[in-house]
Amino acid sequence: MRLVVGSKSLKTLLITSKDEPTIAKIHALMILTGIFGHGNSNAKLIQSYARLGHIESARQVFDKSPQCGVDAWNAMIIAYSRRGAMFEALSLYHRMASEGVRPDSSTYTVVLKACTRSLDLRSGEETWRQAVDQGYGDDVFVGAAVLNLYAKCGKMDEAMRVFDKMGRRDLVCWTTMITGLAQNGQAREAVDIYRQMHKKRVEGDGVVMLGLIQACTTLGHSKMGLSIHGYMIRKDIIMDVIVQTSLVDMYAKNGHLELASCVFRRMLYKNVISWSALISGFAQNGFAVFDQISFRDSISWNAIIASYGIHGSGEEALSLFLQMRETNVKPDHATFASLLSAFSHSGLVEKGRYWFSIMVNEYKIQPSEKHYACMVDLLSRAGRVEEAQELIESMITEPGIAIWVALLSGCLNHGKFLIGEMAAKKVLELNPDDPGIYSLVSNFFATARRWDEVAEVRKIMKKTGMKKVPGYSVMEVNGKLHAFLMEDKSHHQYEEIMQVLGKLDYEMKAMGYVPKTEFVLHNLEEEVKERMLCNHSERLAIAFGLLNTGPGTRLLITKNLRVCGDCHEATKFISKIVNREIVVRDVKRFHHFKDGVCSCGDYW
DNA sequence: GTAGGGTTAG
Repeated sequence: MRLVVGSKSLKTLLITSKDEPTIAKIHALMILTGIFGHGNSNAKLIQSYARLGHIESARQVFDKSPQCGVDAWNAMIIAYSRRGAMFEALSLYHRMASEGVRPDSSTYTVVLKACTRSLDLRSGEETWRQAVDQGYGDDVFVGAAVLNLYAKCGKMDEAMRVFDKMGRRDLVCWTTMITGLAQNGQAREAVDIYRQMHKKRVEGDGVVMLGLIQACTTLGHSKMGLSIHGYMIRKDIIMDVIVQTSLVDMYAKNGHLELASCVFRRMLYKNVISWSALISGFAQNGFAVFDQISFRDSISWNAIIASYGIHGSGEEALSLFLQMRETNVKPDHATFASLLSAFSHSGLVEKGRYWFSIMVNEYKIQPSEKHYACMVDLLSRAGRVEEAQELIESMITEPGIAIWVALLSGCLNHGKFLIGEMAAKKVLELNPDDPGIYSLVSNFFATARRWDEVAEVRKIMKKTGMKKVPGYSVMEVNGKLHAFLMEDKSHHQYEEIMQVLGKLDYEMKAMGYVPKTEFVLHNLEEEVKERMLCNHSERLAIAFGLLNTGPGTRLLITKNLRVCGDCHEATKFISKIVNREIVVRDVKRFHHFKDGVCSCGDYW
């Protein structure tokens, strides 16, 4: 029997083959028929093996090929890069030059991507220079890859420099910039870039919207969030699981828990991998993809559980968790992190302990640093710092800074100075790079009236050049954001705001409010301390909100730090005096003040 | 026909 087989038919077979034995047979056929080694047949083989994760077989093909074209090199580099084997990927790239193979646009793109994954800025920049030398400086793929390299390494200035000089930009380039800015704390700039993109009539898709949604989430700009959602519906932009999850997150963090829940309930595939993954899965594997998607993704559930958690609804979070189990979605480590933190924000200590043990014993999930931090937070927030300390001692791994910080803040709130001092020392030993943490340590020592230590902490901060992050609050009125700094006199309504605050202060004191001045610098006059507290940014924002919204309107304030103990107390009084619901989103959670009480039940 | 942009928790 004569075997008639062409290289084209074999390659087609390769693309559709779904298992290793089939590929191996085609591989053998290629050798027998002499096709192997011609054209890019070896590249196709490498891709096929790599697609199924048989990277060693792929490498064998690569090594045994008489000669490799640039496609084969690229395929091999991609294979390593996807596997996370950055060293191999890079060393292959370096070998290309010595073997006389000229990298093409895909090579640079892929190598840049590998550098991005390993956050290897130096190799990335070197690769970018070489790409420019070889005339690929204007290639949009290479360009997008280098933008992302800078973005992921937190170098948005550099990214912007490259972006500004780009001759041609496609949607991915714009998206990379927008997402990069949004994730590097430059949400306003992200929105600006999007506006430019919109002006140039570049049509957006779900991924760019996701970046924008994240920007709205950090800005606390709920009106813009709503309009983006509306825009996506009008433009019929596909909202996959990832985008919908970010909407859930955005609505919850912008104070619209009902809308978050609404988006969540309407999600078609809460528990299925994203549409794009699904579609590319179909393209590669046909219907076999259905075997792989069986209820393995839980991000949207995690997001909604976390949403109820930050709003202090621990019971609802638990009931969602139970629904999630009924739906056969497997909870993962993030699910439990959300659940435990929900318990922590609601003061549900026993439930926290119970589900922590279920997580370990039933679900066999090794508690991570984060889980321990949640538990320590839960216990010490409730004043049970001794139990928290016991839990820390039971850890196999060395407790990290988050855990000591949680313990310390519990000690601060409950006046447990002995354990607190130990925690504070541990925190300082670990050299935190977050000025907020130094403020916490300093506050702790100030409350314990240990002024020498307070001075010591200040000295460390000064030495490391760390500055206290100034607190600010943002309030949205008529779709516009208004930001207030502490003692902010720049606002055009400053005088009126101070009048409102003065009046409130008088009424509050008549109702029994006593300012908690102990956190403020100790060497100041009592009266000065009081005034400083009264000028905290959240108070200015509240007064501004009262001045500019109709009676009974809910006020929503976003703060960049934790609410201070005194403002928390004061806001309770204010909510009663003015008969308004005041919602404060701080860096960790939400506080709903109404009728003189806070939804957090003072577990904050 | 190949490469570049995305996910919740803390």
